[in-house]
Amino acid sequence: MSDVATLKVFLTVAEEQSFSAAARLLSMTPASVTRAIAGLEAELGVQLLLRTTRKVSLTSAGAVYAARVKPLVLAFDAASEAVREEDGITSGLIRISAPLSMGLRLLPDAVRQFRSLHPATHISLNLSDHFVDILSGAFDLAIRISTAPTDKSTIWRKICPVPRCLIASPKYLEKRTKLQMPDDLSKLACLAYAESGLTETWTLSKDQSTRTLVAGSTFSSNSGDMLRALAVDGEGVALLPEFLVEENLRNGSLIRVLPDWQPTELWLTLYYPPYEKLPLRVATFSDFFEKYVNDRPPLTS
Amino acid sequence: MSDVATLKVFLTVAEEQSFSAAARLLSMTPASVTRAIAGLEAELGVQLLLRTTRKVSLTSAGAVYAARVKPLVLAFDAASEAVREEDGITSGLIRISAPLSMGLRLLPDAVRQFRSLHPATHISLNLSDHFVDILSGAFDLAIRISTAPTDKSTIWRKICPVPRCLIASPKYLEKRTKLQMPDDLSKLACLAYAESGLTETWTLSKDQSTRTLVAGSTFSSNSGDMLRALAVDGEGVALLPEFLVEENLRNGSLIRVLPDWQPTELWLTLYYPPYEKLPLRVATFSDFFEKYVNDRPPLTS
DNA sequence: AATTATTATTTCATAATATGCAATAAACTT
DNA sequence: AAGTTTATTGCATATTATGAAATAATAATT
Repeated sequence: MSDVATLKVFLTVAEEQSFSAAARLLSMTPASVTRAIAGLEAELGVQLLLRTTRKVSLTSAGAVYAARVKPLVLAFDAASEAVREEDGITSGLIRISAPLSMGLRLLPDAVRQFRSLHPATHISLNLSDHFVDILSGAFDLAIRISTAPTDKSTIWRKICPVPRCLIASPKYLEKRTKLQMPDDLSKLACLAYAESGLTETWTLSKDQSTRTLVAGSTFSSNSGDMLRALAVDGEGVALLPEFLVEENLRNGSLIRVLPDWQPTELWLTLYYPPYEKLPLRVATFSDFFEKYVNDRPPLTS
Repeated sequence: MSDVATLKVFLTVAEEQSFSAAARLLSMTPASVTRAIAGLEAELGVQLLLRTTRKVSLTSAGAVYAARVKPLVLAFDAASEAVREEDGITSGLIRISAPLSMGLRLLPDAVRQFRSLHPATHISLNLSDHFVDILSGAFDLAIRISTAPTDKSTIWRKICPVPRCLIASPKYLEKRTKLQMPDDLSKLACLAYAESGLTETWTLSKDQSTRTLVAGSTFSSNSGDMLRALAVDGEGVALLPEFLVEENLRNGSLIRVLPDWQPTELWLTLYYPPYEKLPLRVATFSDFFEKYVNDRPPLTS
C-alpha cells in the first residue's frame, strides 16, 4: 500500500487521462490499474479521478495530489539512481580532505592498504585543519573531527567517537593546588584550539552537572600538535584528542587534569558533497576507512 | 517493493542505529525489519547499513540515500495530509475569481444550486477578466478561460473545452468579397480581445496548415461583450467564445467567418493556490462545478 | 576465560495479498 | 440501433508477507 509504483500509476493515468492507456504504457492489465487507483483513493479517503467509461479527469483533490506528488516521485527515482551501483569497478581519482594531525597519524598506512586493494584508484589528499567547504566540489570526501553532526544540508557518516582529555605537564601542575572543579581552570593558562580566533569554549560534564568556560586567554593555535608541545613545555592546560597525547600520557610528560570531568564528545565523521550520483570509488573508500579505523584499537586511549 | 513504509523503516533504523529499536518504535517484528531493509538493499543493489549484532551504522550509500529520501518521505506525508478528508463537513467561505462574461452567464444559477445543496457555505465572487494572481492568497479558486494549461508551478484542473469562432455582421461582410484565407483578414478590421495592449494574436488552423496573424489594428477591448456589440454594429471581425455569440448566430445578427479554420482551443480551467491542505469546501465546489458545466449543453455551440 | 544477554538473521508453516482472465456494465461513435 | 472501447468486478490461482521459534554472532559481565 502506498508504494511509489502506485503513485506512478496514478500520475500516468492523470497524464494520459485513461486507465487503459496507462496500463499499456506501464505494461500492466487494466484491472491492476483500477485496483491501484482504488487502493490509493481508499487510503486517502478521497476520490482522485473522475471516470466515465470514455473519459478520465482529475478531481480537485487529484489535481492537488498529482501536483505535489509528481516532483516527489521524480526525486525518489533520482535518489535511487544516485546510490545504485551497476558496474562494480572501483577506479578513478578520490579527492580527500582530512585534518592535519589525525591525517598524519592514520592515513599513510590506510592509504597504502587501500591502494594495494584497489590499484586502479588515485588519491589526492589535502591535509588541513581548516574546515574546507565540502559543498564547493573540490573534494569527494572530507574527514573531520567535530561534534556529533546534526546537519540537514550536508550528508555525513559517523565513523567513531574521538575521546578527548584535559592535559598538562606534571611540572606545571605542581605549582597549582586545589584543582577540583572546572571553574578552577579559569585561574590557569588554558591553551585553546582555534582556527582564527583567540578563544575556544570548553564544556565539561560529570554525572548531571555541566560547566562551560572560555579557554584561550593566553594562547591559541589551529594546530593540536603545537598545543601539545606547549603543554609539554609547561605552558598550560590543553583539551586534546587522546590519540594526540597517548604517547605523552604513557611516558609521563603529560598527565590528565580533572579526569572525572568529560568534555563534549567528538566524532570522526565523513562528509560528502550532495552527489548527483555517489561514485563507487567514494563509497568503497568510505567503507574501507570505517573498517580500517574500527579494526584497530586507536583513537581511543 | 519500494513503498514509502519501507523507506520509513530504513530511516528509523538509521536514526535509532538498531533494528530491534526500530521494530519496537514501529510496532513490528525484528524479522520484518530485517526483510524490509534486505529488500530495499536488493532493489538498489547496494548495502545501506553496516550491522553487527551489537551495532548498526550507515554505509556511505546509506548516508546519501537517507539524506535524500528523508525529506521526500516527509513531503509525501504532507501531500497525503493535504488531500485527506476527515470530517466531511462542507462549510465556510469560498472565495472565487471568475471571468466577467462567462461568470455572468453561468454562475448565477450554478451558485444558487450549490448554495441550496450546501447551505453552510458562503461564496465571495470576484468577476473580472484580469488574470488575478491565484498565488496571492486572495482566492481559493480561480475559474479561467485560457489555452490548455501546462504550468508546473500552479495547480489546475481542466473542466471542458471552450470553442471559439470568428464572427462578423452580415452587413459588414456584404461589402467585403473573397474572404477565403486567414491572410485575407489583414485587410479587414479585426476587433482584438486584449487586457491592456492593442493587439491579440490569432492562430487559425485547417487540416495541417496553420496561419498566425496579429489582430487589433483598429480596436481592442478587455470585454468580450463589448467586442460582440461592436461586431453586431458592423465594426469588424471578432474572435469570440461561441457561448457569447450563440444567440446572435441564431437570430442572424452575426455570422461565421472562415468556418473551416479552427482557432486555438481554449479550456475552461480551475486554478488553485498551492494549498497546505485542500479545503473540503473548495473540493466540493470544484466537483459540483465540473458536474454542473458538463451536465448542460452550453459553452459548446 | 567462560557465561550471559542482546541482537540480527533464518526457517517454516500459515495467512494475506496480488494477479490475470473472462464477464459485465457503461458511454461514445458510426 | 449496433458496434466498439473502456472501467470494473468475480473468481481461481500464484505469489508474497507474516509471526513464532530456532540460530548465529557479538558485547558485556562474572
